[in-house]
Amino acid sequence: MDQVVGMEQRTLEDILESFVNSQSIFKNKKALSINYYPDRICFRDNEIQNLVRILGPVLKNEKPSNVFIYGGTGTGKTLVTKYVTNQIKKTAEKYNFPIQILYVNCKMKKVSDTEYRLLAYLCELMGLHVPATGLPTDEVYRRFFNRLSYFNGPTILILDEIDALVRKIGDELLYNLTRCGDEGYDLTIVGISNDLSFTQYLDARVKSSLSEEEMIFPPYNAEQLFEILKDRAKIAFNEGKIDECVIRKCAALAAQEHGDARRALDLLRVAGEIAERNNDSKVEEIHVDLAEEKLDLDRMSEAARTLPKHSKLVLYTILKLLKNKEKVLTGEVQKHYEYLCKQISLRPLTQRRISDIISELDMLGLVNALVISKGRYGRTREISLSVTEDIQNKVLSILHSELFL
DNA sequence: AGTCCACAGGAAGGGCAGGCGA
DNA sequence: TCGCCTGCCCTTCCTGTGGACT
Repeated sequence: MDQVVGMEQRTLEDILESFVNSQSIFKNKKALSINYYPDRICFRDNEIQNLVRILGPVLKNEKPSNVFIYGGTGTGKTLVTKYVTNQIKKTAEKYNFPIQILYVNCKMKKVSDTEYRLLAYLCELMGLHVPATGLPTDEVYRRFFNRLSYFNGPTILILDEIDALVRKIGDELLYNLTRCGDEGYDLTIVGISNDLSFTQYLDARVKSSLSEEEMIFPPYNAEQLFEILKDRAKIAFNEGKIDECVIRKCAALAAQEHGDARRALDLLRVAGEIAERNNDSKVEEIHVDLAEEKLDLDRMSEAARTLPKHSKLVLYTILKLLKNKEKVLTGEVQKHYEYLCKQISLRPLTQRRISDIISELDMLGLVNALVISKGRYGRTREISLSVTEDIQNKVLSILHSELFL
């Protein structure tokens, strides 16, 4: 017995020692996170210079033009904007010039769902607590503007994913914010979006005011993504732990997804994590394949766990129906959903609501829903999946245990 | 050219919960 | 404590729509 225990202990010791002695794959994993700000931003020199030219006058106490920045996901819009505004802030601090930068990601839940919430959040950023509900919206506006004038200097407000804001709450808030420049408040708005179509919902005055200056960020091509990844990999990985061909594969996969640098970094990071977990000596191409699958699975199973009950059931219905075919229509989903509701004694939601839930699932990237017309057989959504059968099965089993057990 | 289908999606509003301020 | 206000989730009612069919 002692002998067995002794052996087990030795094995454990060996494993633990191997952690200490073997050289880790990562040197500084943070370099692969989206929150990492590199010293050098590749392939965005023009954009940086442009933005500095637009926002720079703030340091001369002149009000800069509002800017609207457009470009696909992971094209460096946020990175460049934060980089430039940080530099402006640093310079301002050097000369004791007061300036405040407010950054809001409008896609964040509980931040920009309503006019009230966003204003409350902005007040919080300026150090003023506003209750989550209870006050008339006018009062929150009053407090926000009070706080703005209380700060004795210019403010740059960055509204990231501004399209999400407009879709959720319309353009009234933007109208009020863009007007406040006319009323003596020193506020410059930088709107960032990856969707140009939302501007059609904007009031003409808001549109022209917001787009006093416009910038477009083109997607990175595979070669540029490769260079960006190579730079980051140098910081992130220990020497000899990753080959160029692996980096190239991540770049190529992300380039297929509209040149998304964020996706490329995620792939590289997760591939490294998988290699490390498997105790492999270096990151190989197979790890990238596994990383791609893991990212999809994580995204879907996270949603499967956190969605509200009816959304879970709708997603379950879709996954179930898509086991036998490639595409389903809204009507089929509705019918099967109602059948499942009966099985678990749940009062089904109306078709109108289900239609919205399908849109939400589409927006979350869990399903692909395309509005199509089938002629005299009506207009509907054609719903499909873009994940492997394996992931589909895993998510189905998570949803099954969440819903039926 | 007109009809018709099966929805999409906008608008309005109900009901409930939570929080504020007098 | 109570009236008021907002958020959230949902329903009801309605108009709009693209293209196959007649």
